[in-house]
Amino acid sequence: MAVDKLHKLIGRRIKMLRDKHNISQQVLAAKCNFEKSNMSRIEAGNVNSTISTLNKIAVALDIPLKEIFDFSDLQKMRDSSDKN
Amino acid sequence: MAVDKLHKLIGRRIKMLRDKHNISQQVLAAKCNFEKSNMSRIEAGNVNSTISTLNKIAVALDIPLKEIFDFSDLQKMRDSSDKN
DNA sequence: TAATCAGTTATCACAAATGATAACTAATAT
DNA sequence: ATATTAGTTATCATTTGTGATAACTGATTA
Repeated sequence: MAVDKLHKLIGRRIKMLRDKHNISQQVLAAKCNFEKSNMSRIEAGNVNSTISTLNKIAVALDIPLKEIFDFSDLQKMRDSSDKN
Repeated sequence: MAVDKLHKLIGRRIKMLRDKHNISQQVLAAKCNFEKSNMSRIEAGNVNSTISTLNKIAVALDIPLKEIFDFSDLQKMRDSSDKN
């Protein structure tokens, strides 16, 4: 898998988890002690985040870090170039 | 949990997974296309790795990325300052 | 219409991860 | 004794993530 797609998956996963909590990027970012613009680029999959950043989000969402890497619930929005 | 401890946990987890494969840091690093010194500092928990780095390791070990964050098998080598 | 809320995007300075090299220790094998 | 293997550590240049600010769009609300 392309590393870029992985970042998008992580972003979609975070958004899904955030939506479950019914909070805005603004509020989640505040819980993480950073700005909403940073949350936006993470959810957009535009960065190769570090563990500490993702851990802040996991803590703010009160979930284990590994949950962020569970993509099984994500609707598979893939293009035709994907193999499976 | 201190972020530093998290990096140590990840390092111990990677070592455990590498040991299961019976390969050296050298060999695993080569599969990841980087040097053994980099693998050493990751396993030592001296860096706040990015997702792309950990994903290279997961791919090299042929495991899902989330496995790296499953610390349940790790023997709890904690000091007395820890709460639980 | 004006104000507020939610999210995106561009830009910047600073800190830190990455990748590489080299020197080192310790253990094992020839 | 020497060579090899495994892992650690220090250092360096380069790249990139982080955190912040500000300007923007679009939707909703007063």
